[in-house]
Amino acid sequence: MLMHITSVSVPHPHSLCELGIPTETNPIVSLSQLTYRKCNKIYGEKEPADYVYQVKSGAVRSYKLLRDGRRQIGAFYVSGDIFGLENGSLHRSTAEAVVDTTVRLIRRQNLDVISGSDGALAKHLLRMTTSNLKHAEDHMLLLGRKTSIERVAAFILEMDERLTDAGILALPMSRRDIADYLGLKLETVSRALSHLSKLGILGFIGATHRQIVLLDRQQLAGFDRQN
Amino acid sequence: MLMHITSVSVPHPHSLCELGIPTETNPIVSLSQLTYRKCNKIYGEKEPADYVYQVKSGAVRSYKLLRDGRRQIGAFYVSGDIFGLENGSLHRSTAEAVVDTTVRLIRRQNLDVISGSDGALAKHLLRMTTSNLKHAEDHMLLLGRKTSIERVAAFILEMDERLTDAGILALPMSRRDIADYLGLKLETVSRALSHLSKLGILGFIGATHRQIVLLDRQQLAGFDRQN
DNA sequence: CGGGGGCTTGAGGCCACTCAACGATAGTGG
DNA sequence: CCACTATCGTTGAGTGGCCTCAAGCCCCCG
Repeated sequence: MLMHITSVSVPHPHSLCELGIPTETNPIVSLSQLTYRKCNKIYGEKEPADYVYQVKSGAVRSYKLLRDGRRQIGAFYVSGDIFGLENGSLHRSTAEAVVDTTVRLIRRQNLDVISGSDGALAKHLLRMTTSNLKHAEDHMLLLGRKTSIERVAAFILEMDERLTDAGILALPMSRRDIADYLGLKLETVSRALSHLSKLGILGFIGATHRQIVLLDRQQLAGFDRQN
Repeated sequence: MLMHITSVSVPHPHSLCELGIPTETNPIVSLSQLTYRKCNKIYGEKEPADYVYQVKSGAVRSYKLLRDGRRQIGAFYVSGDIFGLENGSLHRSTAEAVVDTTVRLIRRQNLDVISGSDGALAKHLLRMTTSNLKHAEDHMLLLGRKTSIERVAAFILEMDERLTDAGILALPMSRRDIADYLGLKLETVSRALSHLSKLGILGFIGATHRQIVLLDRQQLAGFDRQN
C-alpha cells in the first residue's frame, strides 16, 4: 500500500496569511450556519456544489487560477450577498474567507425541489444569477479597457456602496486581493491609492492602511469614466 | 425585392464598415424573424428589453462603451446562440450584427407569463443565464491575467469550437472586433496571429486573412494554459 | 525585541500600445 | 477596362504604463 503523504493542504501562492498557523481547519458548525476562519477554503473549483451560501458577517473572495498560479478574483461577497449558486453540479470557482466569516447554508437539492413547484423561487434564483452576470459584465469592461487609476477608483466606489460605515471604508482584503480582483499587481494598486491620497481625494486612517476615508466622492467618480 | 431606403445610421467610432453605404437600416421583417444588415444595431444599451433573440445565421457582437469611446465586447453570438436575455426591463449592452444576420424573436413578456406557470421554462432561462455567466467568468480570467498570445490562442480555440466548418475557421469579425473582445489593440492581435502562423500553428487562406486553418490544435492549446 | 507579513516606494525593464507607412482587396465611376 | 478611393490587415520604430525586483517601514505577535 502506498500512501500519498504529499501536501494535505496546499499553501497557494497568493495568500500567505494562513502559513504556519495551525488554526481551526474545520468550519464551526451551528445548525445551518458555518464560520470559516480567515483564509480558509469554503469550496474549491470543480468540487460538487451541494450548497448555496449567504454571507452573514465577514467577506469572501471567489477566484479562478491559471496553472502557473496567476489568479483572477471574480467577485468579493460581503454581508447579505449570496454566492455558490451554480447551474451544473460543480463549482466553477474557488471561494475563500477573506477574514473570519460566517455564512448561512442552503442545501442546493432543496432549491431544486422547491423551484420545481414554486415559480416565485425559480424567478428569485434567476434574478440572483442575473445580478451576478451584470457584475461580471461590468467587470469585463474594467479588466479589458480601464487604466490602473480608473480600476482602483471604480473599486473604491464599489466598496463604498457595499460596506461603508459612516464614511469610512474598512477594507477586509489585502492589496494583493485587490490587485487580483482588478487585474493589476499589488504595487500598482498601492501606487494608485497613494496617488489618489496625494490628490486629496481619499485618506488613510490607522497604520494598516486598510481603512479609507472618501474625501471627495465627486472627484473620485471623475476618475472612473463609466459607460 | 428589397427597398433600399437611404437613412444614415450612426457611424460609431469602432466600425466604419457601414460608412457611406446607405443600406437598409430597418430590419427586414418576416413573421417572428428579423434580418439585420452588417453593422446594424439590434438593440442599444438602456433600451427597453422587449425581446429575446436567437441567431439563425450570421454573427452578433454585444458590447459596452466608456464615454471616451473605448469598447469592450463581452460576447460574440453565432448560429443557435440566444442573447438579449435581461433581468430588468433594460438592456445592459448594445448588440450589433457583425455580418448580415438573421435572428428569431421571442417576446419577453411571453416568457414572463409562461415561466410563471411553467417551471421547466423557468429552469431553462436560468440555465441559459448561467451559461452566459460561466462565459463571463472565464473571460474575466482572460482579460485580467492572460498575455496577448494566450488571449489570441484562447480566442481561436473558442471560435474553432463554435463555428468550424471542416477545419477552417471563417471568422465573421474584423481584427478590431477581436481586439475589443480580447482587451487588446488590433495591431497586437495581428502580430499574435502572424506569430502563430510563423510557428506553423495556424495558417491563412485567402487574401482577406479571415479564414484560418488550425494546423496544430495541440500546440495552440499549449499557448492557452487554461485553469 | 526579533521575526514575519503587509504596505509603500524607487529604479529599471518589458510587453503592449501609439504612430506611421505600406500592401491588398473590393467597390465605384469614368 | 482602369484609375480612384475606402477599408482592412500587416509590419516597423519608438514610447509608455504597468510589471519586476528590491529595499525599507510599520505593525502585530510571538
